[in-house]
Order: sequence, then C-alpha cells, then structure tokens
Amino acid sequence: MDKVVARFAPSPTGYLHVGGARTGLFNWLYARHHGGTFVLRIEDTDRTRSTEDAIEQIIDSLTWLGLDWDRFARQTDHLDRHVEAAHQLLDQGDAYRDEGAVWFRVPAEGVTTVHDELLGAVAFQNRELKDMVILRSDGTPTYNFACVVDDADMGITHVIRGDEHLNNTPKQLLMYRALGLPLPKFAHIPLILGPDKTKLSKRHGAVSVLEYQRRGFVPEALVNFLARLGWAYGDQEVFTRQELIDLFDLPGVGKSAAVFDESKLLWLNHEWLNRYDLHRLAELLEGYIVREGVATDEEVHALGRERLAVASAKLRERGRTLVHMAQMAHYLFPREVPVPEEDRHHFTPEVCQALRHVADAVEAAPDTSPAGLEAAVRGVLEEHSLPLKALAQPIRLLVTGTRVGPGLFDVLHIAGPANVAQRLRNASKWRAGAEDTA
RNA sequence: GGUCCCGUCGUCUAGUGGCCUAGGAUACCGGGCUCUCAUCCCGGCGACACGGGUUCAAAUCCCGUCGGGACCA
Repeated sequence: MDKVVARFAPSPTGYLHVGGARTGLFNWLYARHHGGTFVLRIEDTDRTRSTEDAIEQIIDSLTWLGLDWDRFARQTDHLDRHVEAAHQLLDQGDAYRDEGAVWFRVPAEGVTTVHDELLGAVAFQNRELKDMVILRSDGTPTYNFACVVDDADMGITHVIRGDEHLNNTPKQLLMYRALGLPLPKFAHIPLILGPDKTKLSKRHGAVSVLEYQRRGFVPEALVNFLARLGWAYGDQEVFTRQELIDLFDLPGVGKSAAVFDESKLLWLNHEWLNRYDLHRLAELLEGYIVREGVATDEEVHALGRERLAVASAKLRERGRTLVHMAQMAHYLFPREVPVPEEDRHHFTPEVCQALRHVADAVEAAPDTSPAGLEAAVRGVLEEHSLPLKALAQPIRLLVTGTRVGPGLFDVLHIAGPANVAQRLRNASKWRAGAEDTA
C-alpha cells in the first residue's frame, strides 16, 4: 500500500467546532496510525466569507488538541492551477461558460458509483446530478472543484470527511475523470448531531473547541470523547493519544450519526484530570484561578506552585473541570470566607469557644501534615469531650464557606494553619443574628 | 419535493447467524463507606423502530413500511 496522505480541509468562516474537530481528528489518527502524512489545508476560496481571524482560531484549536500537521496549505495559493484546470475542461468541452461563470457539464446518461470505504458502493444516476459552477464570475474557483484539483495535486490518498459531502462526491468523481487525475479513496463519516438530532451548529450553544478549553476541559478528554463518537474499540472508554493512534482504523468507525452529549465528556474530563501530573495540573489551574477572579496573580504566586499542586490532588477529586477546581480553590487564599446564612446556626457559644481552642492547637501544631493537624484537633476534642462530628462541619464551614469538600484534615492542611486559625477565631462573627457586628 | 445515508437502553456504543432471556460506559435512582460532598463498592431502571420473508436458528441476511438526518431545489 502506498504511503497514506490524509488531509483536513476546514473553511475559515468561523471558529472550529467540535464536529469539524472530530473530522480533523479522524484524519490525523488515520495518517498517524498508518505512518503517513497529515495535511492541513485551509479552504479559503470563498473570500467573502473567509477571515484571517478564523484561520488563527483553527490553528489554535488544532494546536491545543495536539493535532499536528506535516504540511500546511491555503487553497488560494493554488488559484492559478484551479483556473488552468478549469480551462482544460473548457477546452475539452467538459465545461462551458454561462453568464460569466464556468460550469462543469455532467453527462446526461449513465451511473456514477462512489466506492466508499465505509459505506460500500453508492450509485448515483447521472441524470439526477446537475451541472455545477466551478469558477465564479469573479474568476475564483468553488470549493467542490478546487478541492478535487488540490487533493490530486497534493497526492492525497484518503479523503475522510463528513457525510454531508457524500452527495457531492459523484460530481467530483466525474471531474477527476475529466481531468485525468488519480482518485483518492473516500470515507464519509457520520455527522455529529446536537441534542435535537440536527447537524451540530452554533444554534446548539457552546460548540467551539476553544470554548471547551475556556470552560476548563483538557485536550486529552475532548480528544478521547470525540474519538469515541462514531468509533469504538470493544468496551474500552479511556484512551491515551498513543492508544488512539495504535488502535484507530476505518473498520472500527460506525455508520450512524452520534448525538453530542456533554455528560460523558464531563466524566471523561474528570478521569483525565485524575491522570494528570500534579505539577502540570497546578500550572494550568493557576490560569483558571486568575481568570475566574478567584485570586490575583500575586496571590497565586505567593501561594506557590508546590502548595497548589498539593491542593490540586484534593480539588480534582471533586472538580470535573479546571474552572470548577479553580472555584473550589478560593479558601487557599488569605481572603475572607463568608459563611452562608443558612449554615450559621452551627455557631453556638459553646461551639465558638471550642473552636478558639482548635485555632490555638492548629496554630501551635508542630506537624502541619493532615495527620499532624488531626492529632491537634483530636486533642482539643478530648478536652471538651466532644465527638469529631460535633465540630467537623462548623470547622469546614468557617475554613471553606461550604459544607462540601475534601476530608476535614486535608482541608486544614491545604488551607494552611494561618488561614485556618484566623477563620476559626472569627467564628462568633457568624453566629446566628450576629452578622455584620464583628 | 428529489437524491443519498442512517436506524441496539435517555446518550455513546459492543454485537459481523447460534456464546444474546442483548454486554460495557454515561446519566438517573437506591444501599454501603463517611465529618460533608465527591470517589469507590454493591444493587436497580432502561434498547434490538415495525411488518414480512430466508434459515434448524436473526439484533445480525433480504424486501417493504415508518422514523431521523444530510445535500440539492
């Protein structure tokens, strides 16, 4: 078999959405699996709708996803060649001019069969096909024509694309034939649908790849999720990038369209967060903490990467996205942590008194590991003959402002003894009916 | 409307004639663990669109119907 050359050919008319990203991913995986070449070609022949900003977004998206390309091209770089090919068709009588545009002439009779790698043979009656414009009256080529010329010129061996293009394929086949160009293999993959079962689009809300980045998803999770939309390998759900490259192939791709449902993506993101190297995770988290307004750059810096890494190990147990983790990290910083009104009933005078002793013990603890802090707290509990249960939630509320979170002693450890002691001493401030009078 | 593609739990899917009274994952519900939530463990709910064939045997093959989608008008 000849060396595989696959390509991803997005139109730069807007951001790259997850449907397009999956097409790119399948092509990339196919090329990498077969040790071939992956080409990124920007289909910018429609100049009225293409923008430089969109090209930049596509590049940023693919880069973030880790889909690297071996060759890069812009379709407008080959305009001369497109015009030349159009003239060849004109000279041969396979094309004609009408009202300024150049039209490709489809034979009136016969059958054109697409031999699709996924769908098998799909036959089209030529009489059902209509002539189509290949050069607009302004001289620019149309997508379906330029794409044929470029695929052939660039030696593309496999065209893997969404099956919305299946109906255009017989016409393209006729053009290859008329131009005497070698044919690539075609594989039309099913579309990704929104929850309403129509082709995924802007109407479905957040569908841009970069939007998923902003929302705190990691690329490994999105790639993993997208790969599993329309492709499967037995019962396996979690795949590393390398496993995907090793295992992906066309025979594993299904034929029916898939609905993009975020609930599984959220689960997968959590799985990947838990597999991340803690320092790398902390590094990423810093950006989200600042962007979410949880703390300033200076505060994050003061906390230190080390401590954030330790905290991340706990935060990721509950967070499904980096944004969620960032929001839960608020109590790591030396800021006031308000206790919700409905939870203030915990702070009776007796509890407040015990908490002051806990504050002293925590501050004086020689060992500030979770175990060391536990020993300190349990010492106070014994003096007051109280079970842990009596103070656990009051302490958690004061330190974190919420009833949920990691184990109590992990919370004390990652919040830091100084923050903990200060907040515990403020207990009476939050006594029912005593707010704002501290 | 024409052409084409598709049709297994809500969702993603396994299944290529017998191993399927249909498996996994997610979501949801219940229980266990526990200072809470999450994780985790256990349990539950839940699908072969329908109708005809072919065959000893069909989710799997064929035909039709219905449904969904895409493209073109």
